[in-house]
Amino acid sequence: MKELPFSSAFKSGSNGESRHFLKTAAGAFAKKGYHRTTVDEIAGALGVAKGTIYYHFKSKEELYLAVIHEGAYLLEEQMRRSISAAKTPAEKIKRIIECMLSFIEKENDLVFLFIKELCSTEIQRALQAQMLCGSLRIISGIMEEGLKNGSFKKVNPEITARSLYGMIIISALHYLSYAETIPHDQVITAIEKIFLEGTLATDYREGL
Amino acid sequence: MKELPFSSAFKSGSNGESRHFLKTAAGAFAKKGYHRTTVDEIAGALGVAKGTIYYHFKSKEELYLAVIHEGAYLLEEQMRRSISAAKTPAEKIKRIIECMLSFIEKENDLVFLFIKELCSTEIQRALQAQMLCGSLRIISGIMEEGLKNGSFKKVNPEITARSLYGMIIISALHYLSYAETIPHDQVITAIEKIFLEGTLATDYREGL
Amino acid sequence: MKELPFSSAFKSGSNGESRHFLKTAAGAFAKKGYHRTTVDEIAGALGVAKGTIYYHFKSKEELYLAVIHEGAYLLEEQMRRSISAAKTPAEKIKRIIECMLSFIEKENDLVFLFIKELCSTEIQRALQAQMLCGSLRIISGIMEEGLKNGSFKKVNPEITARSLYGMIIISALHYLSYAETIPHDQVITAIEKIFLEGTLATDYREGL
Amino acid sequence: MKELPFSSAFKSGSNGESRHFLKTAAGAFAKKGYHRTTVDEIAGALGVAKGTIYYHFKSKEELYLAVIHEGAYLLEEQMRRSISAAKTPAEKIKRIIECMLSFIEKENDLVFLFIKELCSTEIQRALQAQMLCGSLRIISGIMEEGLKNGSFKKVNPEITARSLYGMIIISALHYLSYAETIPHDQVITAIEKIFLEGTLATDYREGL
DNA sequence: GATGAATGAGACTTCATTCAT
DNA sequence: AATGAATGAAGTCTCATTCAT
Repeated sequence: MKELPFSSAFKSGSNGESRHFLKTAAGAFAKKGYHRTTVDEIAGALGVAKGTIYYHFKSKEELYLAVIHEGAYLLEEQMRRSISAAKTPAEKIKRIIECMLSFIEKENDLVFLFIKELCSTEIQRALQAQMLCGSLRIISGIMEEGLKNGSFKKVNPEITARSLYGMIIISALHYLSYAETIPHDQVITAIEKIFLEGTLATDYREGL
Repeated sequence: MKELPFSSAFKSGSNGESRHFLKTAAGAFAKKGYHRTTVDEIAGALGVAKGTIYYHFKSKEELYLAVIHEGAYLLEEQMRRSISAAKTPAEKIKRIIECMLSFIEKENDLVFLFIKELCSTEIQRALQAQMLCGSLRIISGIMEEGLKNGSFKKVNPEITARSLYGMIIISALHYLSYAETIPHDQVITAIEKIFLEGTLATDYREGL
Repeated sequence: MKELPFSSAFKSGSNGESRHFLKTAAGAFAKKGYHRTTVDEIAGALGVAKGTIYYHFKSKEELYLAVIHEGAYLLEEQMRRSISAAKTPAEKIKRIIECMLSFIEKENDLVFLFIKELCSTEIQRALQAQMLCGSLRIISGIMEEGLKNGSFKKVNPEITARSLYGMIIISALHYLSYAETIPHDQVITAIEKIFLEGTLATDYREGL
Repeated sequence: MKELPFSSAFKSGSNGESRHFLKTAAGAFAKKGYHRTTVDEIAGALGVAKGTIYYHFKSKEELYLAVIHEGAYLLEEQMRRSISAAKTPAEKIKRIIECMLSFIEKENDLVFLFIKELCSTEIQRALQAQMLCGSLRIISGIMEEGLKNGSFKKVNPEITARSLYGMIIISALHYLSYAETIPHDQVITAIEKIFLEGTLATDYREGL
């Protein structure tokens, strides 16, 4: 579980191959949910025999977990990249919002799976929570940074990180439930405004 | 549990009885998710025979929908009651936050089901979204009220409502995933601060 | 497990019905062995749907055990009946030999199953051993009776009982492996001669 | 285990090596029975890859048969050696009893497999019966020898041989089912007494 | 000679649903 | 109105066997 899943079996040399397979599996799962998705269907989508799945994963659940894992890793990676060029914490928050919205739109399959897992009692919740930790920690890291340099007012970084996460995800999902697309600009503007005005110290609020 | 005929409990005016049954069913569903919960188990929890379920509901799905419906109605009802005494929109928002946290803590079974449904593609999403509409509309109603009387700055009421919803739910769920309880005061304080400072017009911010 | 299996479900009032079902199942199992016999086949032989099997038995193994159980009970019952009219221990032994040969010939399906189980490590051996205990105890009881009244010479009743059991079963099975029938008279004569001459006290040997 | 190529170990003249492999395979089969033992497990126990098994044996069944064969040969060999020094038929019978008990205790894996096969309808019974023939023929040979020289009374040598076989095997197996060891002396004494007194001509009985 | 990834037929088991009582 | 025995479609998983390397 430490190395990337599919590694030994499915990645044909490059990592891109492995990713391709996991995304395909994610798409299959997301289309109909964990239970309604049969292993046959996944095998079909992957273009391999059913037995091959079981040669590489102990069970349907293990494959599922690998998919979720890969998704969490993907989001985290993109978040990290998106904030790399940003200077101030506020700037980073803006980038995070944009990044998450893009990710949710592009990989909505995966995101739906995340959330579903977050609420699932079937597979160990602790494990799933841990999965989101990576991206949550990036956000709370930014909050702490802002607290230190005085750009954020005194707030609990944990709760704040989750709040931002929630704002973005629930807003985005609602759009995806109704329509197919997210009105990026509107959502970004609204969330930025609320979140930054709600968290930035008075002196730092001007540019908003 | 056996004194009342099942039918009257579900359908008759005696609403308390009906609520009891639906909550029991909700608990059964929430424990293991829709698919892993068997009709046998629900019947067992309800103290009736399996056939009886099918006498009153066309299918497992119909029962499930009834449960979700009941939950949505319950939340809506409590939200309405909680804001009835509040005067200002800001006051109402505070009450909403408290109310939702309490509800999530007390009825976390139901809430988990909500969210799962929100991400489900299995049952018609439109229908589910509609279920949450009730409570979302209450929030967006408050936002509109605040916009009109000038206490809120210009924000998209829809997105804002969803954002608040997301802040609360994701924060709360995270606590329920890790621990058993939610640190109410902390969460309320944090969310109030962020959300209200982020949305209230400058003139209205003082008391925070 | 105390009441006779199939009882609640399959016996339609009389015990004969239950027995009929278990014998049918035994026949199915015996034809191809436990593993090669599919639950589908058993259901087919029984004239019920596959699900019905699983409504009454937790698993294929549980059904199998019930069959073995029934067989052990059947043999024990017939042994008891066969010796009821016999006066002397020697007479009883003769009856037992006849009874077992008849049983093996008539219910060779069941007997093959017994032996297979006796050597199986898959299902708990202790349990199976216990199954044979009933009939073994009848034999060792006769031995003890003969020891007390002096008609048998001093032998270990346990080992002696098992020896007789082994003589009969292995002899019979060998015939069933080669041919379809057992030459009753020959086998009875031979075993009686060896066993009784080998165990009877000198004074009691004449009539042989 | 890796020093020698597999092939030479199985097929070459170096018989000791071949014996080692077949015993290992026998142990694997005996632990869980033919069906529950996977080719993977056997390969693992043998320290070779699964494909290697199929390079040397056409199928799982062929390997199994080879194992059974080897076991039958082993017993026969030991029986022959054990009676080589004995003078009288009665003496030989005593040696046979001792030899079989030792073999059963030492190679109980193999013996369990024998018996299972004896009752199996899955693989051709005739073939299996034939396998046991070797050791049975040794016993019936002794009986015939004793008949000729008058030391045994008139009995059917076939049935008698099988009876002895059954006495020993069932007695021994019962001990192995309950405990781990066989009380050699007791079992030998008891079976010797019964069998020889039951079969020896009157004049030859004294020494018992 | 040896390997082990890939296969796919087939097994056991579950469970929503029906219906005679 | 309520029951629960019976059903059978469908799903997960196993494993003997193959074959390219």
